[in-house]
Amino acid sequence: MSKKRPSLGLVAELSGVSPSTVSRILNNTAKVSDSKKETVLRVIEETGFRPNLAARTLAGGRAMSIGVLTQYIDSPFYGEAIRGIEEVLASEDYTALFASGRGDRELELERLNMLMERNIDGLIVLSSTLEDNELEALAKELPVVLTGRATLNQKLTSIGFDNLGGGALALGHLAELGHEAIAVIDGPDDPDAKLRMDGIRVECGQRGIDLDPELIEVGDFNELGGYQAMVRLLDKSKYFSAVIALNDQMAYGAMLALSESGFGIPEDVSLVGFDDLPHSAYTVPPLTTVSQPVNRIGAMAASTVLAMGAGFSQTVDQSVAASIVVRKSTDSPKNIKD
Amino acid sequence: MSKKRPSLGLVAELSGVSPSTVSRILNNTAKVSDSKKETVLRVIEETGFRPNLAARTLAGGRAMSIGVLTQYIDSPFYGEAIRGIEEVLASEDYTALFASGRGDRELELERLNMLMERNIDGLIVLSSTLEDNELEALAKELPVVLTGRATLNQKLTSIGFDNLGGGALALGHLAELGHEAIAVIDGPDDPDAKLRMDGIRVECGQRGIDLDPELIEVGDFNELGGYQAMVRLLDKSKYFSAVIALNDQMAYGAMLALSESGFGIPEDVSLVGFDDLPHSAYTVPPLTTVSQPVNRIGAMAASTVLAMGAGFSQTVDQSVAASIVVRKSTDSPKNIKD
DNA sequence: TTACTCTTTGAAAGCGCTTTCTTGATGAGG
DNA sequence: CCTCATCAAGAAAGCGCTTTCAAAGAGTAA
Repeated sequence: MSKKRPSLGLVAELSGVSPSTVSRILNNTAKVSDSKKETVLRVIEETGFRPNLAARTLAGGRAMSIGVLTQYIDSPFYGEAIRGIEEVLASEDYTALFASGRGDRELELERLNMLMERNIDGLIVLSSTLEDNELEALAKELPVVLTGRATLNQKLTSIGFDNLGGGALALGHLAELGHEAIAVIDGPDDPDAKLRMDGIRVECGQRGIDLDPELIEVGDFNELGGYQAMVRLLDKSKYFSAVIALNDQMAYGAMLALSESGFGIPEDVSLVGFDDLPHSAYTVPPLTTVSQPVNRIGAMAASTVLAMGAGFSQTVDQSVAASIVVRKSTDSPKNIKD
Repeated sequence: MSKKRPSLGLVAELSGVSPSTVSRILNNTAKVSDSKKETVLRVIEETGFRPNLAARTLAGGRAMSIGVLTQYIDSPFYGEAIRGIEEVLASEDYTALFASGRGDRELELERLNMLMERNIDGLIVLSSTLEDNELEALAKELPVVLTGRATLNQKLTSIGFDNLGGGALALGHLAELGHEAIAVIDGPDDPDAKLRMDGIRVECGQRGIDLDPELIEVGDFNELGGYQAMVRLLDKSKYFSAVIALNDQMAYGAMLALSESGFGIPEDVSLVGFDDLPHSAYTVPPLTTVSQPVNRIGAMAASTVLAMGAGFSQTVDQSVAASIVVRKSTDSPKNIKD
């Protein structure tokens, strides 16, 4: 065992001031004479003192930690967001406490409980099975920021992505390439998916393109779901020259299904995804996709909780613009196959 | 603000016992008469009491949290491990505190400091720029388990993967398919990569296959590095019918490079990776890869720190056997191209 | 019955910090 | 020169729990 870590009391003693004074300097919570401040700061430096978080928390201070509630901590999508969150929190000396519910409501509640128990100073909800009103209740106790779920609720603050615009962008790109028979792999029942779909529909209207309901299959936002949806689409023997997958992971699955059936991308069918996950630059061929800067969204969410905690309580929803990154999976339609 | 959470004192009062007794029951730290225990447990149930972690920690109890030090929190590889860790910790009511150093030693030290400040009960090191002796020093203060880094040090406990066997497996598979001109995309200077390479070499020896040093290029364990290494390999105009990438992410990059140069997988060149990341089942074609059950390794690491914390101090290194999952990216050599 | 050992339980100190309450000092106003 | 507001700094209480120490009760042996 190394020697005990220096405590605030020790610092106070060595500096010849009272603990209160040290605390005040640490938290910048009252005016302290420059001379004393200087001494204390020097002693802190010398001793390598770092406040004990548990004590601070117990005494009513901040716990310097933000809870992050997510569904699947290991999906590439959340991975990106988590990185963004972690980066800004760390830079402010905060720590992120991750808890994942794996889509199980009970588990999620349990995990949330655990977070609360840890006296977190704020909560970022990446995606959740929780109802809006449950979240509202939570938001009364601490700063809560939603992400990856479009807010339909004005009382909650959220960081979103312009799903509507993104949907339009995807369809617009395909339309400009000359595609008219467009299939889409929808996501599960989820506000984001819904908005993307809406964006696509609106843009179809604008451009006079007819979206065949039979050419819409729903997936689960994972590779497997995308694969299966694509297989179903192919089974219908209905012609389409392009498909939009509502997220990249489903697009990956679709690529495999397409390739197994002997269709070339983009020669036979063009494919566009959503999210621009890091991997999308390395698929064969590299995937054209609507970029959702998940990483930045995570960072924004983190800054926002922190700001809310500092008293700037805002309920303003922020959102990030959509853009499309065109790679090799889309091209003009050439062949006519079924 | 909702009403304050019930405290241990409240529970004690309602049960007509002293706080000490409640604490003893909670921590199972001394014998308490059945009747009292029963009452207290009931009151706890009724009030929904949950001990305040900060107080518990401060008073010298456990913080119920395990630090996880990693390089890149958002890589699919770590994502898997993290999931394994999180699952077992959560089931024991522990929370994982993730901190990533992004390959920057300074940052990593800083983050480690932050973890220590939080009074963690144990530490899992997923990969680190830290030296063995630094880790040793740490290990004297709390349970430390290494993962994703082969232990070269007997004083540290680690959960490893049979890299040597894995390397042999990869080469064996290719050899049995009839490949003799085999290229490899090595990893950065890293004990794991080294052992995989050794495994390959040993197996080459066994089978009388000659490993051409010119056919070995090193990557960075990421897609980009794999891509670039493959490009370099291709530029050499040396014949090879198969390539082993020392991890899946590099294999992904290699696939793209191969495809861009017009080589078919597996018709022209067979490809095998390492790790069996979830995505590897969905590449085009699905990747043959040496399976490293990262998820399970993470889980084992978690159980181990917990066990060590409970007093079963072990320095026994555990390791998980290698296996290969054969998918579509490997086949017998057919064409002769350079 | 008496002396003594175990065992269960409570009292109280203390973990390291924040914060309220007070005090002493300083300066302004009359 | 005296009174009163002002402000920096200290004393002390307290956050909710664990743990040592002491006490009381129960059981055992003589």
